[in-house]
Amino acid sequence: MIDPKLYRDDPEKVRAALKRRSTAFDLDALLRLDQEKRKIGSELETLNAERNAATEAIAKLKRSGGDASAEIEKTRSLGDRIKELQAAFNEAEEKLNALAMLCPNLPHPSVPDGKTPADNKVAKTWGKLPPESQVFPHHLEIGEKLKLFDFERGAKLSGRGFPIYTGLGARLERALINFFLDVHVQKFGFTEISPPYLVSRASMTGTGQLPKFEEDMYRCGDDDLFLVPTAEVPVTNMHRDETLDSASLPLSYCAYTACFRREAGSWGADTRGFLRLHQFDKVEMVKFTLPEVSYDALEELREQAEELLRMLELPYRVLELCAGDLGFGAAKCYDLEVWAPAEKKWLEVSSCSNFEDFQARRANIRTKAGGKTRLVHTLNGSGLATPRVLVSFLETHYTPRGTVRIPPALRPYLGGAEEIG
RNA sequence: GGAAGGGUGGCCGAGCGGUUUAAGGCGUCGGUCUCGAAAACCGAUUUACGGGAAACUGUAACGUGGGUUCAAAUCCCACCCCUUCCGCCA
Repeated sequence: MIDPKLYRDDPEKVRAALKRRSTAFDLDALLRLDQEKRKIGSELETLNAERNAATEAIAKLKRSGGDASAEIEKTRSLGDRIKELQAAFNEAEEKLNALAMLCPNLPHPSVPDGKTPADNKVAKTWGKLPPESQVFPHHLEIGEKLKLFDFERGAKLSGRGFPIYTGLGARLERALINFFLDVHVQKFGFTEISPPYLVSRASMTGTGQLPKFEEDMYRCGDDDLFLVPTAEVPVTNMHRDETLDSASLPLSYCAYTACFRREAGSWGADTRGFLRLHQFDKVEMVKFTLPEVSYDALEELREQAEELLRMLELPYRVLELCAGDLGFGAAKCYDLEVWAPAEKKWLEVSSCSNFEDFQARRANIRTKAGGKTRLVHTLNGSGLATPRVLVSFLETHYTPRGTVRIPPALRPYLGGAEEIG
């Protein structure tokens, strides 16, 4: 949710910022609803003050043993009017809130203009891409040869998009997860979290998945709980409705969870293999910072995600997302894309975003310093998602001998093996 | 899932229809005292929204939502959460 003061004080500035995004939002409707709520609110406030005064007068009379029945009679109708007005106010507030919840965050001024993914700016490329002419085996081919995963049986269990990892595939995937977590904890000082996989509607609303993206989420209807689409949701919401000690900031958490996404509407895109799944594994980094340092934290977060790819010796590039391609709640976002040499494609393996106070306002996460209470800034970034890392990893490190080379950093997680297969 | 008890300020805890934003205590901050500190004493100590240059002031908030009432932390209903006991269970 964006700060109501922003659109009250300078609606044109907000309008211009929203226009940079590719999704349309009816700001005028929001302004109307805001005015309506405030109008009813001030009326209600006046009536409440009136009633409080009348009630106090009655109390005084009664205490001194007087007869207050005339005053009580006079005040009786006031209660009904307040009740009506309160109902109108609640309705107006609900309407306003419902719309405000659908308003995306405003892009940071440093975010480049642009409408589509093609307009994203390549900020950096690391590693040497293999020559165009070199032929690489496809990860599905490697998987089949080494019996690393089983899509058909996965589909038998749950449908398309639910792969089974088998044997060395399962081991390699687990090695990646442990490697990611250990680097975050031991090298970068993150606090590891193992959160619930099912979260409440309130949690999903706090980080911005709801109400707008409900159709993308798996929901357990009997309990109104949602399967987490990313560890961002439980980890950020850990501090929902809390005031964090400013001395404790920044808080840096990392968490492994499976992630569940219905991917509604993306039928037909990347339906084969590992590129788009309903369930996948990811280690997520989440930071809570003071507002004035959140952009430094974003650079740090991106750098920490990049380090994992460098340690895995996988060529990657960093995209600075244009305003039109920004996620709903992000003020600024970097995508990390790893090179898949068989597909000759860049694959997104991480998204590092600064939400500024967008999530903190929804989730009511504040900090207090010098007697002043403010909203914190929240950030998160994948570090990293395994399926696509695995694709690049297998293709990049496949050897002519039919094995997969293991870079030194990952060897401790595979019993010291220099290669598998 | 069943039974009982309970959810009040940073924390403990009183209040159980009107003078209550809420006694008392702890903690924290400021002051007095002191060479300094402790102790003691004095004062301050929630948030959101609105008005005001400011002092200040209005409204709302005692788990959440409804209801009763001139008036609700206090009474009634529903839901959520916690504790204990029982049942079930990896």
